[in-house]
Amino acid sequence: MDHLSETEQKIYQAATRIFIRQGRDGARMEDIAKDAGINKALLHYYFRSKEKLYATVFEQEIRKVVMDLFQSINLELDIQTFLQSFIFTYLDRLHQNPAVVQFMLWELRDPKPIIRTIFHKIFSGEQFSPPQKVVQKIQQAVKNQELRKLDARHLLLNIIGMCIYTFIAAPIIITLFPELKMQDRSFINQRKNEIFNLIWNGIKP
Amino acid sequence: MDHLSETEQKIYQAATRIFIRQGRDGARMEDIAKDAGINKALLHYYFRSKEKLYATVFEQEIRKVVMDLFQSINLELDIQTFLQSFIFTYLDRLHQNPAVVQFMLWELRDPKPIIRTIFHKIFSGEQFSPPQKVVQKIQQAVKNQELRKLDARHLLLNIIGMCIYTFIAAPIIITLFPELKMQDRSFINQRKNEIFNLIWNGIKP
DNA sequence: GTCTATAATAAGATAGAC
DNA sequence: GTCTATCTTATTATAGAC
Repeated sequence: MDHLSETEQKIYQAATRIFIRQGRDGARMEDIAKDAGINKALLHYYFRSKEKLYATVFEQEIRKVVMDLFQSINLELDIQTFLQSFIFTYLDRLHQNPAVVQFMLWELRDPKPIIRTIFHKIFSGEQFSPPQKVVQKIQQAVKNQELRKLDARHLLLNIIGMCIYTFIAAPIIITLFPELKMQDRSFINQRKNEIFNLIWNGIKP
Repeated sequence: MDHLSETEQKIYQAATRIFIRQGRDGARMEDIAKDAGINKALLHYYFRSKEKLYATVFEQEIRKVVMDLFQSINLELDIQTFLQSFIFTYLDRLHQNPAVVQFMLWELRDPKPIIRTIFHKIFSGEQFSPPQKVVQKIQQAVKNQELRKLDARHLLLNIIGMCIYTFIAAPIIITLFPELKMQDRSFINQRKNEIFNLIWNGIKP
């Protein structure tokens, strides 16, 4: 988004904050304008309508999360180190911006699968998408008998599930186990180790 | 909700459907009325305001999901059978109504932690809540050396995370792995086995 | 480009007849 | 209890001055 003017950027950033906090329907153009330090008229001047503004933000945020996550993986590592680093990186990234995840998952309900188009855009140009490469790497490790027999796709789902759930269920976790101090850095570190240990014990041959 | 009149029930059910599909802000009283086969005025006659209607639905749905899940667990089983049955039941329940989960998780963002009050209401009357009992059972199994050393609370989070993620990330899964036919009963069965195997291998001593 | 003022619409809520 | 018609308010969107 470097090609945008300063005002456009301010609007864009404000819109991102508000949409993520309030959701597509809960967000108000007024609030976005105020947050950006301008007025409603200017919003429409730059982004025609709420819908257009939303679409821009949505696509961009998904792109950021996905790129950010899958670009920081290193397929050259041995499988154990690879999985550990994948889990640790994932948790760190999510920890930096937990609200985005909830937002993304909620908006995924939309019957129109915009997400599919966006994913295609993001991953086009390469024969295999980053997630597919991860799956292939796991499959290879199974073939080499570095891991027990398992379905690599389900393993990937399981890992992502455990990492993401850490953040989306925060209010429940706090209620059920108040002694787990979620905002703490140490909670994330506990989580990293518990997840990795479970995974590794669960899949080593 | 048996004490409600027929019309109240129709309204309540319609509201549940619409709120779950559209979210708190996205839902329209008009739509709820139409879905219930009545008009807006009658909505307000029975439930004063949108906010009141929403609160009723929200509390009730959370209660249903939570009760339904934790009432079907049997703490007498040996730990392996117990965990298997917990995972299988959880996946089955979620499979029957995946939209509720997304709805619940999204609404949890709300800064006012209504959820805490509701959980307290649901679990009051017993010294330990069902989730706490599950944690205690796992801890006991660790003490008996039926399981390796681990943090029981994190294990519970991990299990729930893997189960729930199956449904909230459906659109992503479909996009990334179209060959996994999610609507299929067989996908759920695969998922049951992959999750249980991962867990059991990951925690046995 | 940016603002103020205002139009246009959409949505929640109520009055009053039946 | 239930409806139609209407009011009120909130929110998106635009016109027009600077």
